[in-house]
Amino acid sequence: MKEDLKLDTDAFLPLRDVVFNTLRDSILKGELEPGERLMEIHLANKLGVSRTPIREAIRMLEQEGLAVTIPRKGAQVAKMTEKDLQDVLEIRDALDELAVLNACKNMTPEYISELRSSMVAFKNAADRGNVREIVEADEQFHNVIYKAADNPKLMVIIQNLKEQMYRYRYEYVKDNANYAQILQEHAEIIAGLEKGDREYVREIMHAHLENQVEAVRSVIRGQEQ
Amino acid sequence: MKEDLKLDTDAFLPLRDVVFNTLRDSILKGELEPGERLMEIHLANKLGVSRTPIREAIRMLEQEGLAVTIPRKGAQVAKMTEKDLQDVLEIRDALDELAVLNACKNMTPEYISELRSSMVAFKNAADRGNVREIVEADEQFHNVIYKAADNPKLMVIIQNLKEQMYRYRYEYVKDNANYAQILQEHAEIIAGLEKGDREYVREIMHAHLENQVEAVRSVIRGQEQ
DNA sequence: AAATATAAAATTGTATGAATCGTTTTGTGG
DNA sequence: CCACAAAACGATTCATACAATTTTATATTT
Repeated sequence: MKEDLKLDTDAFLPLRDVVFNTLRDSILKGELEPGERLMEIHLANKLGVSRTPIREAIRMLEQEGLAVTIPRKGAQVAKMTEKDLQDVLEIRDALDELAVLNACKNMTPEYISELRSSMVAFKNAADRGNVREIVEADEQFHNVIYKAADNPKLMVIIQNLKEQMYRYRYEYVKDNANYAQILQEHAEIIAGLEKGDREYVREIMHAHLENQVEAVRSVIRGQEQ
Repeated sequence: MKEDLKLDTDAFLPLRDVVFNTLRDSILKGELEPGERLMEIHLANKLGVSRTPIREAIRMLEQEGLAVTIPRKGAQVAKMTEKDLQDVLEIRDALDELAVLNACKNMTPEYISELRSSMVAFKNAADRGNVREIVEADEQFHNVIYKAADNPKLMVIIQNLKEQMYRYRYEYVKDNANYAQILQEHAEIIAGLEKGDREYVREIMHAHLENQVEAVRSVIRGQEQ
């Protein structure tokens, strides 16, 4: 553990949720590295709480796939092999297809304008080279589609899958993202949604994800032990 | 809570896992009904353990979508609306398509023979009218496909989705399942997998699920509040 | 020197106590 | 009889104490 963790005490939530969010963010940002042990007393001291909310947060992380616990040995941040990542991406591909097809059915002018403004935000962030903003704008774009798909459970699952590859994705965007191409594909997706052309959006979405696959894969290949 | 819960004490696992399994089974069997409160002290007394493992099990159920907790009000068994069920089935459809397509790529004579023996088990159970065995044989058939798909994370997600509709599915099989048709479709899926005809298995699998959708939907429609 | 056995420390697992919050009930005033 | 406030209760939330187990370190033996 490199950085010292801190709690958002302002959040008016049960401590277990605050701890859960804190630990999850730390894992996603890479502050807690894959394989690193999650020791209860240690975390409890760091965060200034007792072991109880820590334990509950760990159970939640475990169920989210971000931590793995071996009985009587404790929890550690989940490691991902290249195969794991490939499996996750395969599922995301299938679910993003479902999402965009449903979004196609439910498309409205409001959603279209939301998508457009996400694209503008993306372009601005890309021009300024602000990685964090770029990632956020990309998230925002896809979240509009998920929202339009009108399937909350689907949203949750996709969100969870994204989490599992977030750390690698961040690295990928930082290093070698091709912003122009991403923008182009977003534009094509919007066009397809406007026309209601299901086959077209399906194909573009596949291609859009496929581009990420190879890049993300190269990142993880570097840090496999 | 109608029946009294009991623990499988023989399992050599942390109590939280034993409690988790026990509660999950009770929910899936319908012994714990949707909307029923999960009170810590109460469950702790019933199961003869302290509140700590109960709390951790509830956190796990929560993450699995089987329980919903409101801060400071406690947890209750998750209710499902018809829309929820439809959303789940939609996702399952997409993921079962992915699974069967992958299975198609990885098909071996061993898998084929496993599928065939699952079919035999199904037929025997159907002839005897044993609902529990029928459900198990059907599970087994599909599990072979998931195994052949060679994507553990996909398996976990599908398993979780199945859990969320298990109670309704059980009712459906008990009441008005068309065993002959299910068998027919299983046979067609096997044939398609043998030939490696991706388009064919994809369509059959969709139809296979679609048949369940309407039936399960009619079940839930009855018990919506 | 290597391996095994034993003891000590560290960590997880479980139980219980204390505090907090929400709800319901009870009591008082209008 | 109704409205409203206060107190009592119930349950969750969090902290702490104890037990069990694993790991680590040390010492002894081969």
